[in-house]
Parts: sequence; C-alpha cells; structure tokens
Amino acid sequence: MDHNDRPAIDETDVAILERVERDADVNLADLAAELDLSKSAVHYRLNKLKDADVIASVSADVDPLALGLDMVVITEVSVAHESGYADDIGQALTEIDGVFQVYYTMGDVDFIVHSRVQDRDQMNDLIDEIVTIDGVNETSSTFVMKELQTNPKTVANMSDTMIETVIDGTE
Amino acid sequence: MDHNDRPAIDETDVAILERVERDADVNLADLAAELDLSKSAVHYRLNKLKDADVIASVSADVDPLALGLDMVVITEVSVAHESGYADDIGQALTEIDGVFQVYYTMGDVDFIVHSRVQDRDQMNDLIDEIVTIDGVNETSSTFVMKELQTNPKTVANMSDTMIETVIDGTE
DNA sequence: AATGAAATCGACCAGCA
DNA sequence: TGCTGGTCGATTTCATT
Repeated sequence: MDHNDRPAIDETDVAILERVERDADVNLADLAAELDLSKSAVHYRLNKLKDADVIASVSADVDPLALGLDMVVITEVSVAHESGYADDIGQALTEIDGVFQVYYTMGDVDFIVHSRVQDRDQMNDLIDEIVTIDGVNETSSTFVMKELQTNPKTVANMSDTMIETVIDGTE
Repeated sequence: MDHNDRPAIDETDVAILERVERDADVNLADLAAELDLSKSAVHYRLNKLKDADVIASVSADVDPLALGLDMVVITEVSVAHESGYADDIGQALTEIDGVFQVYYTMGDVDFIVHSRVQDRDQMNDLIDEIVTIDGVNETSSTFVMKELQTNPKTVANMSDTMIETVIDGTE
C-alpha cells in the first residue's frame, strides 16, 4: 500500500473504466477481446473496482430534455456571514427539487447551485425556495442558453498526464 | 401524438426510469415484481425508452475522487463581443482535458466552465489553456471547497409537479 | 401484454503462474 | 495476487397467443 489509501489502478483498469463508463451494457466477451484478456480476468477486475468503490454505481442516463427539463439555471448564493449555519444551508439547497449540483466555494459567493426545470414558473418557485432558506442573504441567478457539454464521465475527460498520475501514484 | 415530438411517458415509465437511473444492474424479475408487472412488459418498456433516447446510455459511474480528481474549478469566461466566434470558442472549451461541463449563458459572462483536476499545476495549466483560446477576453476562476451534491440523476431530482407535467404533457 | 422456450450472458470454480 | 479455461445457472430475449 502506498502513502494514501486509494486503491491501486493500472492501465488495464483505466481501459476497463473508460469502456464501461461509456457503455456498461458491453458484454464481458467483447470487452475481454478488446483488451486481449480472458472473460474471467475482466470479471475479476470489475468486481475489484466495484468493491473498492472506484465504480460507485451503474446507472441509466436519463435525458433531461426527453422529460421537458430544458431550462438550466445557475444561482449564486451568499449567506449571512455571522451565521455558522453554512452546513445546514448547503443541506437545504441540495434537498430542493430540481437542484442537481451544489458547490461550496471560496470567494465572494458561498454556494453555487445548479438546477433544471421545465418552465419559468418552476424557475421562479425554485429561486423563491432558495431565498426562503434561513440564513441566505443574497442570490443571483443566471440563465443557461445552451449546454455545450453535460458529460460527467470521469475517465473520458482526463488528460494523459492525469491518467499517468493515477497509474503511477497508486501502484 | 401531442404538440411536441417527445415520446409519451406514463407513471410506469417514470417508475422504471427512477429505478434504473439509481441502479441499472437490477434484474428484470425484481423490477417487474416491484411494479406489479410481468418481466416482458418491463423489458418492452425499457427497449422503447432506449429506442426513444429517453435512456441515452447505461454507464458505470466512476468516482473522480478514487482517481485523485479532488479539485473542482469553476471558470467564468468572457469573449470579445465583436468576434462572432462564440461557437468555436465553446467547442474549444469542451475539448480541454479536465473540463466536464460547459454552459453558454446570458448575462455579463459568456461561458461557465467546470473542470476537475488532480493538483494545482494541472489547474494552472487548464486555466492557461482557456486563456489561450482565440477570442477569449477575460476569465475568473473560483475554487470549489466542497461538492455537496454531484448527482446528475434526472428523475431523482424532479418534483412531483415536474413529473406530472411529463406525464400529462406527453400522453 | 403475458407465456414459455431458446439463446446468451455473467458468475463461479479448481488449478496455475 | 491475478489469470486461464470451462461449466453451470440465471437472465435476457424472442416467437407465439
């Protein structure tokens, strides 16, 4: 084991991860053939990656647009600084329906909240809900005109350097 | 068919979507039992949802933290307004390694870029890459201290009202 | 949309490097 | 510890009603 507690990951693991995060429905045989490995070996590694929570879950990606969720709003939230309720406020933000991402940030703004709704009414309701939270001081919302990339695939967005760091750093 | 070209979705479809976006490894028998349906009916509906691209893909969710990607940066990008290269700039932003989300927004800022890196060096390199893009005027980066929710599950974040809108609006 | 049969796939095992 | 090949059982898949 190395200095940190991350599981050891090699090139083969990265190749498997890249493939299954792109399409988890791939059969073991095909995947094994692509990697010049046996089915069992791939199976073994997949289990290990799941046990180590490198693969957190396998999920169907539901297209928001197919459900009419074509409005994305970004809301900057500032809280009253004397109040030590930052944790509570963050929690309250994540629980609002429509909110899919909450960041706690350094800087003049405390939280950045991303949400997805179907129409202006829902947008107004959502922003109202945020303002109503106890301790919230000021909000500023921005409307997203176009999502150019909404691709939270982890491996696909990594550079070669990042991948090398993973392989070298956990061996 | 209704006024728009979205596929018709009913309560059962929503229940299926909610379940498979949470865990796509569930077997048909269990899912069918939960919904009081036959396996074939669930199978039929799943195929329909995939064909209609309501389910865009099934993917393994790779934990960024397991790969050392524990730094998230949000960068606001403003472009020179006389240049009509907004599309090109947006495209260039999505192609940068580490970038996982790009929004084109209304307001004083033109693009909002989210990226994930392993260390400060990579963060600096990434911001340099953004600044180097032809037409980019000004950038402002914010460091994320904590991700409270990074859960781009679509159905899980929807309110009852939103779900009703889907069901009523596409029947 | 349900049934039941056929094909396919993933899980597991013993043995080995 | 990680890999191989093969077998068994479960699951998906499909034709038919």
